[in-house]
Amino acid sequence: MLRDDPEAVRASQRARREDPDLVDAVLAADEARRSAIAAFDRLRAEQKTIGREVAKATGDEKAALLARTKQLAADVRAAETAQNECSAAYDTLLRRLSNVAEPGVPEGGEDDYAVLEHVGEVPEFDFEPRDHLDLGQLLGAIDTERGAKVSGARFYFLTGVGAQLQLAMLNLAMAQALEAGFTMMVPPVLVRPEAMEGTGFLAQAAENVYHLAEEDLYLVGTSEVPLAAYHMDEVIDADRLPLRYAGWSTCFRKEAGSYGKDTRGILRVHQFDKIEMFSYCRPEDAAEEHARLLGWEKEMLAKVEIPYRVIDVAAGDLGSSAARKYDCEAWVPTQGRYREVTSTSNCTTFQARRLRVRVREDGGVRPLATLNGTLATTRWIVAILENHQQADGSVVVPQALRPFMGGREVLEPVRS
RNA sequence: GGAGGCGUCGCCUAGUCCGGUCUAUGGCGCCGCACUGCUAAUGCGGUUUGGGGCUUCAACCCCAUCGAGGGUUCAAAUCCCUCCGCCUCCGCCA
Repeated sequence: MLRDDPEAVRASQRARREDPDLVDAVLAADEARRSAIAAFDRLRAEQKTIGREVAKATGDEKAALLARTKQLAADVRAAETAQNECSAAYDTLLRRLSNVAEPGVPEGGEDDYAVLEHVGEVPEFDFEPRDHLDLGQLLGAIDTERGAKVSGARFYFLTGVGAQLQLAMLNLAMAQALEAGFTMMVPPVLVRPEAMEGTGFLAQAAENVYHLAEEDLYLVGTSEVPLAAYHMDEVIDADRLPLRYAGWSTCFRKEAGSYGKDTRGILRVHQFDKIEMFSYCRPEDAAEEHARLLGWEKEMLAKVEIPYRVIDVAAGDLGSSAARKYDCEAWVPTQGRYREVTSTSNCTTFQARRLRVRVREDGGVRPLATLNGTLATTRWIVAILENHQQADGSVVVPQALRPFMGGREVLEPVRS
């Protein structure tokens, strides 16, 4: 891609508001790397040839060959060092390049998204709606004060029906995923640097990643990380694709740089739970798979009866690994605006190249595409509580969730 | 946490003690071809991955790759060091 069409990569860099000159630096490093490799290969071939003669020779002949090969060995060593240095330099530069944005992605930054559609009716209240935290406290569902006491700001307890509601929602999501043919996964949430790096989270997103220095392990901010690294270093037969996994995990985010933003309630927290869909497929099928992931997200949002809109995220807000990203944003009545509740990214071959996940087809081996999408998270509780509230502070449980809550239809306020 | 054993190109496996025709053995599986009413059997050939070269493509050639990374050496699957993983036993503990 880079060597075939550097101009496309430059254009993508510009659309992302990243440095287009990085492309030329990478190409130059690639050139240097290749000539260093060629030099090493030549010397090594010569050394091997002489080595075989040495093995057969005896006496004076052997001594002569050994004398001759001493210098060669030093040359080989120098060439190897040069080759390693050039390859490392190339690799470092290459890894600074973000994924190439898909054609059609809106240019610009965070506010330059395109709204694709609105779904559902925004509720009209004939009373003053309470925000999710007020509701959560009335219902005995959310306790942020004790969360702060025990763990600090942006931590919380889900209590009683709150915990029940979350489990119901996650189970509903898992049931849907299972029906759609996903394999259920409960992955590790502590991962090695390679998994974090390979999925692209040590680039711009690095400041939001918790790191355990003593063990050199990272806490994942999404099960996308372990699910992507699951097939690291593997070659997968094409007839096994697409591989679809639904991961259930707790997610950890430092939320650095968001001080003072969304401090109330559980909208933006350090720890939450999430069902994440993850697909491995052929690169040419990725755009279609992306549409399917979005479809499953919409299906799930319909089940919890939340009004939302879908946006096509602009290039500058994609993150390093996505070529395209669609977010579903739920209506939050007390904020009078839409807030992200799902996000689905087509990472094309970006993660697969770094993690060495490949597909074998027609005798050839090539990188495959990886995609991810949110199916439900703790944050959904915000939208569910606020959109389904009633004047007395009770909350109607969406039909689809009731079977997962012992048939319960309404969450009633409790005395504290 | 302690002690010991192990890691070979899909799977199994030879080779490691004692460095050099290892340019990695053999079997299974798989692919192709031949033979054959069909299938089976048999025979022949192929079958890791990454990089580079040459090419319209294919073919072909070269380099690396024996868990990973270093070191010793003219030369490392083989010797030394570090790390990773798996297994067995002991200890400790939700």
